[in-house]
Amino acid sequence: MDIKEALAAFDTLSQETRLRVFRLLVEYGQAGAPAGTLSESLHIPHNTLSFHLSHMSHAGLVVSRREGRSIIYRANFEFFSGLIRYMVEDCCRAEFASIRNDHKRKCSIIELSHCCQPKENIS
Amino acid sequence: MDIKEALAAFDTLSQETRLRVFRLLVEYGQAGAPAGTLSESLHIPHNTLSFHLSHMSHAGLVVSRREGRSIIYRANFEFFSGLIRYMVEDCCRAEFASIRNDHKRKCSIIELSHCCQPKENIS
DNA sequence: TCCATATGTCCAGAATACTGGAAATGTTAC
DNA sequence: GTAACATTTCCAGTATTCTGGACATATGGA
Repeated sequence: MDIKEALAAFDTLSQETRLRVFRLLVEYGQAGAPAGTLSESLHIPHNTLSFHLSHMSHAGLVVSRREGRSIIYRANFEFFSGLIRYMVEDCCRAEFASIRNDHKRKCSIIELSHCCQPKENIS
Repeated sequence: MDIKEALAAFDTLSQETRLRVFRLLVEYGQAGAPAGTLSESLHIPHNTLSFHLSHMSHAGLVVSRREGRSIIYRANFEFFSGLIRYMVEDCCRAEFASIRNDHKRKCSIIELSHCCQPKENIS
């Protein structure tokens, strides 16, 4: 992920309709959902939605495939986690966020400090 | 962090000048840097910079304090890590990103899967 | 007080983004 | 082939954002 990709990704996520679409797609997971379903669920005219899906797709946050008459969109989690990695590696400081790779478990571990007030909710 | 705050944060980060300012401020760490230094370093006219700093400040990504004639800006790491938490908790799926709090070390641990591989292999 | 410095605010022109009606494309069923 | 369906593309009107010149405000020093 370079700065251009990150800018495009943030641009995609900075628009309410697109963020809502993305969060809805997250719920559909790897299976994804057809454009029409998203359009109905979020009450967005199909052409307006198409414009935003195109934007999201171009930025890399969603991917699509045709399935019969429908076009199925799904969130690109790999890209999204790449964005999170970029934020930690290129936009933060080691005191506040660090990242390391756990090769055995094939994942990245990010440690975010509770810089000022500890968060109370999750155990 | 709610969706409105996240949208404003993404909006701030989606503009090249602002992202460059933010990344520069990250280098200055907790000490921060005066507006003039940022203006010179990045070759941005002071009024244009002021517009963007105001935008960033309003979104919560930077904070400022006056020091003599200068106004010192610094990156708000707490807010930024809050944004990362929001992305993991509200915009991702447990298979790809999970978060837990380590109370003893006062930090959040995020685990990002390397999802290029099939997703089933996470235990 | 008066001046230099540092930064912010006002403003208007230019560029860019968003929206949705209408038409076009692609797909399946009959 | 024709019709119904799913989605995209085209387009133009509207809204929003970005930019930097000109001016305003705030601070510290002589």
